[in-house]
Amino acid sequence: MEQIITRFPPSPTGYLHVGGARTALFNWLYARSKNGRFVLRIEDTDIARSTKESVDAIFKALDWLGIDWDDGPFYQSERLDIYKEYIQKLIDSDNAYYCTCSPEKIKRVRESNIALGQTPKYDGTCRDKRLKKSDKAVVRFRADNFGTTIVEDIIKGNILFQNSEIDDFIIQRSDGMPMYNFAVVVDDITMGINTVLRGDDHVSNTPKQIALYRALGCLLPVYGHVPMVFGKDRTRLSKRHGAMSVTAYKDMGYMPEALINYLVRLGWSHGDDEFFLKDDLIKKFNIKNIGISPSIFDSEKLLSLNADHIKAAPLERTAICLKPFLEEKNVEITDMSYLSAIAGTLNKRSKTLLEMADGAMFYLESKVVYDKKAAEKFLKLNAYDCLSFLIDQLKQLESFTQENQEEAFKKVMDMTGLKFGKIAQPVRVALTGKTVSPGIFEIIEVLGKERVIKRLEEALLYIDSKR
RNA sequence: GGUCCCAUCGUCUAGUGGUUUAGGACGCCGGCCUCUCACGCCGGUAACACGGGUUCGAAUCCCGUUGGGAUCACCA
Repeated sequence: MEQIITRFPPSPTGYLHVGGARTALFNWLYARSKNGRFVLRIEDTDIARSTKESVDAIFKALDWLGIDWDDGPFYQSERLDIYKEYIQKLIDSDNAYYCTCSPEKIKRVRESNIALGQTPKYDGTCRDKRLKKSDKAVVRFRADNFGTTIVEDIIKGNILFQNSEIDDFIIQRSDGMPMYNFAVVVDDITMGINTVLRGDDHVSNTPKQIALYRALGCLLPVYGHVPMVFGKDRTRLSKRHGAMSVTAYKDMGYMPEALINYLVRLGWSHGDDEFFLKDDLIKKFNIKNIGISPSIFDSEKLLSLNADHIKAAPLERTAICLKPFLEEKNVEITDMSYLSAIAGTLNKRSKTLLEMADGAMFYLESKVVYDKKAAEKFLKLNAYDCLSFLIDQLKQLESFTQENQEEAFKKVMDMTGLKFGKIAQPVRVALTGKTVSPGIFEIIEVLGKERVIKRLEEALLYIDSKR
């Protein structure tokens, strides 16, 4: 069996959005699972709309997702000579011809076709004129009018098209740039692509591309069209559906693992399994389990998956992902093992890294800032004795293990006659400034003796100041 | 409008003719756990679009209807 070669060919006219990312992921996964190759190609023949920023954004998104490529990136704009050569082949073999019809005329014909309820088609004015190359001439493919073309799709099954539906489409613009359907075919041929996994919106292009392969005498790739991803209103994904670019999710505090997991499950399944890491996916991914019906992007589920991945990730990993979010808040991180420990207390209660960063602030601040209501409610005179007893007890402790702390608190409970809950809240506020936080014992252990004693003493000072 | 595609809980999906009172997950609603908030655990809610066939038997196969979507550029 020949090596599987897949590709991802984004056009750099905007950011990489989640739908495109899923297509890239499927191709990448398939190549990886089959020990094949994955090619990245930038389709920038539309000079007016392609930008360098978009190219960079796509690289950045792919890099964040951990989708790497074996060949490329190839830029279509740098392959113009190759397209020219293939155009010439097609013209020489009489499979293509020059056409000088004006865009206005073409448009009129198209409109009248639609008005008559027909498929809009080029009327063939120049088809047999044997025109020579000229400045304003485009090159059209001479398409068969009769017969049928079957697209053998490994996901959707066979799809039959009447060739009469296909017109003499343009393969080269008057400015010499190749058109999409043609460039794709030439690239896929010359890059050895044998497996084309792409969005459902490309099925109608496929018969045209097949015709090109035939005219060029080349072997067809295997096609697989993956169902679309829609927004909540069942229309094409766009900005009005909320965040759609991959990097937006990065910025909102999502783990790439979570997006990958979510995206792969949109249209692909493995029994009842829900949680996947990349290595599992490479082992388990297959085309036969890609569904055929479109799906809707559900950010709620992505969120919950993100929470799952935050819980499951090794603490060192979480710390690395978390760091930039803290830096964004002007907190400099020097001690990664401290950050890992912090993450360990927060990973069960954070749905995003952004949330986790918020929750982590109290660990990193040199001075606790009290939430007004929290301080008013819990840092009152009646908490004074209890906090100072606790300081005494904690000072005697060698290490802050769970058991040690429990004993210390028990003594404070005995001395004050208070229940644990009554002690915990003031301590929590003293240590974190808030009424909501990870468990008291966890916090104390992670903060360490020095910080804990200092913060408790500061709380005493605060209470004093309110006398 | 032509062509093509799709149709299981609100959403993602399992299911490939009988093992199904249709399973899991998210969400939602209860409860338990508990030092706060979470996590976790337990329970509940909710679907085979409709109509015809085929078959002893259909969510599963066929046809039609309805609904949704994609596509028809000198965009990709």
